[in-house]
Amino acid sequence: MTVIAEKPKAASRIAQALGQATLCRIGGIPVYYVRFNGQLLVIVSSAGHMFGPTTAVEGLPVTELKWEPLWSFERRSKHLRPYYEVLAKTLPGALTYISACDYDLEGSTICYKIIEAFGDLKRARRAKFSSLTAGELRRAFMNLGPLDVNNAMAGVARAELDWLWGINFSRLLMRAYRMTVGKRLSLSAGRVQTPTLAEAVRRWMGRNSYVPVPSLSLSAELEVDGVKFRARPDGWEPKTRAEAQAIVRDVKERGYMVTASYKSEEESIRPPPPFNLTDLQEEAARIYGLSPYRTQEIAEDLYLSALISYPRTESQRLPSDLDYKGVLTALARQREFSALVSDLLRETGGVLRPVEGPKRDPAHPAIYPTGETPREPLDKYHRAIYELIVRRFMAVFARPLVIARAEATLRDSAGRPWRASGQRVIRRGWTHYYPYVSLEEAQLPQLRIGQRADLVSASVRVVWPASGVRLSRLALLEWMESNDLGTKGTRARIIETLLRRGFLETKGRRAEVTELGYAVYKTLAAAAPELVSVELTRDFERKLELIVDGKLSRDAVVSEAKQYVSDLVRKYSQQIDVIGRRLAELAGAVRPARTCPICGRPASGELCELHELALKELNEKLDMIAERLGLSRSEALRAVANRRSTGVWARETAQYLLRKLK
DNA sequence: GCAAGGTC
Ligand SMILES: [Zn+2]
Repeated sequence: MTVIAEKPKAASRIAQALGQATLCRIGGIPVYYVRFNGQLLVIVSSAGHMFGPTTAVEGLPVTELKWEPLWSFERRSKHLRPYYEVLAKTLPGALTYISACDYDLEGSTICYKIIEAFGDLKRARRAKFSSLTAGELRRAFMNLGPLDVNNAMAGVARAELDWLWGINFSRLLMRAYRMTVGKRLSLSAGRVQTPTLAEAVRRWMGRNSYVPVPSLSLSAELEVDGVKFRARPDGWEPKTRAEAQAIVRDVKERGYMVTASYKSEEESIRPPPPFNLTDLQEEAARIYGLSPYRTQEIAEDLYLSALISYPRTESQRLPSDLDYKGVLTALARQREFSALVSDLLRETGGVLRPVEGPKRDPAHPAIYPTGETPREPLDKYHRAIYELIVRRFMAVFARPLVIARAEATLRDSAGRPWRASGQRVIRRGWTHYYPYVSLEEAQLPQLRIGQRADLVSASVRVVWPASGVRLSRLALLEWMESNDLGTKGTRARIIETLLRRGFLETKGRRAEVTELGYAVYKTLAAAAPELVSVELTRDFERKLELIVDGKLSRDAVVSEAKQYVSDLVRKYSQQIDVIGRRLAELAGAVRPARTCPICGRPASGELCELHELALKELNEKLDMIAERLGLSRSEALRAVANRRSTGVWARETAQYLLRKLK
């Protein structure tokens, strides 16, 4: 019997779980031999996908795809060759093949394609397990099921659909560009990257056309028994600057406010769950400013050095059979953790019950440290990520953080409510182990109803709110995750692809859409609206589900897609000069007939589409701004043009209008 | 040369 595992680490875990394993290396690749249930098992390992769709056909549309070894046509997969050779050598002639990849569609496809190439699908079985724990693995190998062909077919369909849409529309873009500009440029489109680019464009447009409407922020400083605290309007806001100034005068004249309500309570905040990859990427960005992709690379390094468990996971649960205490004791051998470990063991009395989050993963638990000590010193960021993971692991066992919160309502002479709040840490709990949280304290004395608070000062400030539109690699990653787009392993990588193509660029943590990115988005939104929307993914998912349930064949789904994509591509190939012209104009490679007087982009009305958008925002908000601040429209325009929180295009448009007024 | 999905 020959067992095929998805990756070397899994092969090793399977071998150890099933019995006394003998390790043999063929060309450096591990192969295990183990006797289990009266049979000799040979356990070999893949390293993810060994095969993928490709074509020898150039041009457009292209529907003739074949599955070939990845090492043979993909430069970055050259390292897969030794794995491939070992599979090719060890599989032929076995009596039974056991598909033992992760139990998900991709895993099923990996094994299916390997057995199809080197073994015999008719003699294949499936081991189903959702974690690499000894008990679960033994149970899976005692209860082998039939080969899950439908799952594999769904995985094959996923790959082929992605290939058909991605390759065809990438080629369409490149051809259109080449025909108009006369130069070659690597452009791309795909089910995941294109909706992500579209979201970046939406955010970019929202941020740059943003026109802030100022709010009048009132604040009163009060004092009771020598303790000063701050109160702000509770659920109301002055509508104009004049009204706000009148309220300040009024409040100052009376010199005190009267307590209408007071309550205080203790709030207990449980530790955050153990890390999955996205949570780790979020925290590494927040604390160290690392990009999601960099964090992922570092986590993979730490995994390969056996310092942490498998990082490409969505799970927020630790494995139930993990020896928590053993890991902690091992971590205590590292000097910087020893005091923390003894604190934790003392505070829990050795009863280690981890917090869990709601997210699950079909194949892997949350990320945890293995307890091994780094063999050589880690560099700065490897160290930082490792420590983050260790500390998060400790925190999940610790006691809750306890905060005392107090809240009071006070009334001014006109009976308007003002709110004051205070908070104080009573017990640090898990933040002792995971101190990357800011615990702001604010004082509020205990107040009785009817009690007076003396006024120290009162003021009004004009606040121009920021757009609140987040556009960064992390924000895009979070958007992808919340829309179920891409996987934990590919999201960060696909964002890097958008950068590499020059569709996005970064300035520090912020991301921007480039002119090329905008041009590609506009072209695709016109030529293939399906590809720009997350609905294409939802449509794929529905079809894959039907394949899994045996209600639809892979061939039917793929044939339909071939027809659809090639019809669409043929239709647009006929007007490729129009598409190419528009793409090139927007990308700034060709001069348009009419240009925007502000920026030189192609004009869609008087201005380009982007400055038109900003103009519309200005028109919608200018009257309200003028009224709030008691200004004329042109004064309001000048105010907007000079605010930092105003979006770039809105500022430019406001200045343009001011120049025209003169 | 183009996708997205595994993993070294
Ligand atoms: Zn413009």
